[in-house]
Amino acid sequence: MKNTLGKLERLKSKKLIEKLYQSGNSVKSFPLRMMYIQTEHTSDFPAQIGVSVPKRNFKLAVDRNRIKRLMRESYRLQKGIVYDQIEEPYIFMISYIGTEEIKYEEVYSKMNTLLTLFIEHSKNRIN
RNA sequence: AUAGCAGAUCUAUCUUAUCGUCAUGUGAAAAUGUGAAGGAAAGUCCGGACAUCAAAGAGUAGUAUAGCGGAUAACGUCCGUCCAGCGAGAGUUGAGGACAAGUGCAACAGAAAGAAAGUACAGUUCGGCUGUAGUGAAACCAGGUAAACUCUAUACGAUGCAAUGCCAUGUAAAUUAGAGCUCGAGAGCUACUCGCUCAAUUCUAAAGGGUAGGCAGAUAGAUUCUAAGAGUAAUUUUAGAACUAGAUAAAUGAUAAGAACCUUCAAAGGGACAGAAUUCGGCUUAUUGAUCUGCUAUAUUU
RNA sequence: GGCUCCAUAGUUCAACUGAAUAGAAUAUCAGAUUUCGGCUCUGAGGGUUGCAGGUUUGAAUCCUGCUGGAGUCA
Repeated sequence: MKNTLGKLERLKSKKLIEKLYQSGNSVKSFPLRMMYIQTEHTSDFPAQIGVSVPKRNFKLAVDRNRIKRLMRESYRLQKGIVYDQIEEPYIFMISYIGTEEIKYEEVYSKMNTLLTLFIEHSKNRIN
């Protein structure tokens, strides 16, 4: 499997995002929070993902872009954790709920625990 | 040497490797080549390009600007120059037209700041008539104030890429109340008036239902660089060369190694402000570390 | 991306289109009343009028530029 994260694999549809925020579930690994829902989407990938950083906590566009890039990068390298486990299509939205910028290594490890948590949650729900 | 003034330029990086992002070329595919943030991309404060509004109709209102001359697509920008303020000087700041068109305003003080009266002294044609003093930012009958209304001159049609054109998807040509059907409801171009045009399965309101996707606009342009000329300058003419992001829940990133720079004896640490959103010319604001050019004053030495 | 508006005591608002100590309510503090507290009464303090310039004799008010906040447009 290749560690790519192209245009089709990202969550872009406004309708899907609305649906996600209305009826999705969430897992947390501070400062990250992932909303998820099992649904059909617009591509053939196992999941589509979006990232968001609130303007409330980071006023400057430079900081927001930086954090989004870090989150995308760490997801890209670790998405295999999720893809090996799920069988039906999902959509994710990962938000940054902290108020201070953190380093790449921390984002990487937090993303790891977040994705592991998600796998546990989704298995419990099925069972 | 010290202190200072003015202006210009770069923008804290570079190399290699691995894994990626967006656009685009080649290819049947696998792959692979090329390009990828700023001086302010910011604030949205001015001015244009471009697009739409059935003729960009007329008038009024409104807004902006304000010595003089020039530059420019245009400007509230820039250049030159006069005047005024500040500075010892290099320089710097200035919404810098009109109060002899009209209206208004003027706290306190003062006799008096528009309709009323008069202090002291001097002069005197003996009339508050003339001047001076005193008060005040401003005064013996006029003056001050227009970043007060206003007048003069000049400019401005309105709305903005969420403009606009096309394609696709979906529901309800349903319900209730009211108005109207050429003697016209309403709509279109706007703040107002007039004029003009369209207009009936129509218009307004209530509650309710649906869509919220794609393509074009959209990146080659008042473009950039170099040379030679015109001009005090802003700027401009000619010739040659170059192609330089185009995303849309929104690309330009992560890791590792090395080099240079700054602080420090060393270890170690550090690199500002900040992220394109149709686009261009300005202004304003934020900001690191430098480099260069011209000039002024003072002191000393030759 | 475009457009519009707001900012005055700790809080909520005044101050007419410029005139001098920027007011009121509430909150705070002190005193009176009460056995004590509350209510009530009396008094006091609290403001660089968001920031920086300009016009003016004089600015919360007029003008310009910033800062922060709010609203609106397919």
